[in-house]
Amino acid sequence: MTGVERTTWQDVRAEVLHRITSRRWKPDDLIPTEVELAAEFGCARATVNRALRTIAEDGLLERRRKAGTRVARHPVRRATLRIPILRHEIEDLGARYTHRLLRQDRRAPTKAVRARMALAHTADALRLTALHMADGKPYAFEDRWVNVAAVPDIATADLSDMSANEWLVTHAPFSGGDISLAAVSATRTMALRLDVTPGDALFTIERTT
Amino acid sequence: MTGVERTTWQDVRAEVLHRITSRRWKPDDLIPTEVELAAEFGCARATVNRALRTIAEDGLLERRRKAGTRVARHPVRRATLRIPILRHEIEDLGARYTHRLLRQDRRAPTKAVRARMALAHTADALRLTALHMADGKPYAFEDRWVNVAAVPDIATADLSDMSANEWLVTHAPFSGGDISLAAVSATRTMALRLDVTPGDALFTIERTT
DNA sequence: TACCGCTTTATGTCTGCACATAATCTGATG
DNA sequence: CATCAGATTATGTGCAGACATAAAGCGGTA
Repeated sequence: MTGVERTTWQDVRAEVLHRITSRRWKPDDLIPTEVELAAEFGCARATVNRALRTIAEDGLLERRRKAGTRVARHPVRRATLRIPILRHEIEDLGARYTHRLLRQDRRAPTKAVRARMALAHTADALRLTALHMADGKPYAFEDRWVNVAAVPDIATADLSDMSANEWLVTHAPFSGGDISLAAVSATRTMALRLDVTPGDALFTIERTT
Repeated sequence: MTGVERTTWQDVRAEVLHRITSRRWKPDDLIPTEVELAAEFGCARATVNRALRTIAEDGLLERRRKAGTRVARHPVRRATLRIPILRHEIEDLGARYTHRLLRQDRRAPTKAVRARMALAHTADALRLTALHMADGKPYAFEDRWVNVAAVPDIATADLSDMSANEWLVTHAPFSGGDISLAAVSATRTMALRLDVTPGDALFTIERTT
């Protein structure tokens, strides 16, 4: 029983992180090979591999076959942003969520939208605009173009009850995307919709999925 | 020669993703066990394990020992945000990067800052403000508090040449952090510093590291 | 019924091995 | 000197087996 306390990949990970942050291994340094580290830590190479792999995924190490593993020169800080469903975000605030569908029609998208969605210029898309409210007060305004070809079912879905976002999240295929954040001044129409003063700063999220 | 085309964990991952997005496995459904899937795909359990683990890391599956693996009910969309060093961001735009240190002194931080940094109220901190410019035009304004106790070396570093951010990224230990994004209206002083009109929308990033 | 402890089971991880793959390095050749 | 083919090597991944661990579920007891 007991136990010889084996070395876990988390142990290795911790030790390696320590050596990086303590600058025992400096940026751009080549670190020992997996085999060497495995010998040093007294564990299997697979264990070292997993440790190094997770660290590399975090961006602190750069690995290349044959070349070896080196400490990243410019540790790109990565942050994981969780994009909640608006309903949950609002309910988490303790507010009551409602949403109102302002518009739902099919039309040819603008050129900018077509470019982002990589659509043929003949294709049309479903355009939705909606207002999400917390306790009856406008919280967010949504302006969405949906590529009907990619998600045929949405044409027949009833979006007055469930928001388009939620519908898509639960019904649609999933793929990578692209996101950009920005701050803009409220235009007059936006101000009206969101019930704020024109010129107030708004936080916008632009996504392509 | 040939080869018997083995099943890779990426194959398994792709197939599982397909079953999720095609709704063959619906949200909240319990999916087969690793052993069963391994048998079905004709590969080792470890292979299935890795596939499912990566999918779970992406938030599409939820796994619990003994309980099994199920399709996430609310697939939280996660986005990885890369926070570049400002200098690189600016140079990537093809502009020339310069920065100007506006202020550098040690003083007791405000209460709000102390709270975020979990500092004793006796501790003092290094306060830096700087302006980052692209082609001579103000691009970003930085207001930074550094916990000197955590990074003693910074007190003697020359920050007029290298920005504090860059110095920290290359010299300091690394740890988890916290980030929040927001849009605000430019105040008069900020507008002056960044050379914009007061009231213009600004994008702010607040971080604790 | 309520509670507690044991069994069962699905996932988590380590090991040791093998082979695949990418990329560097070497040396031969023109 | 330039170039290219082949040897070398570090990482990437697959496999089978074993044990660890969390937690659900079962059964017995009060």
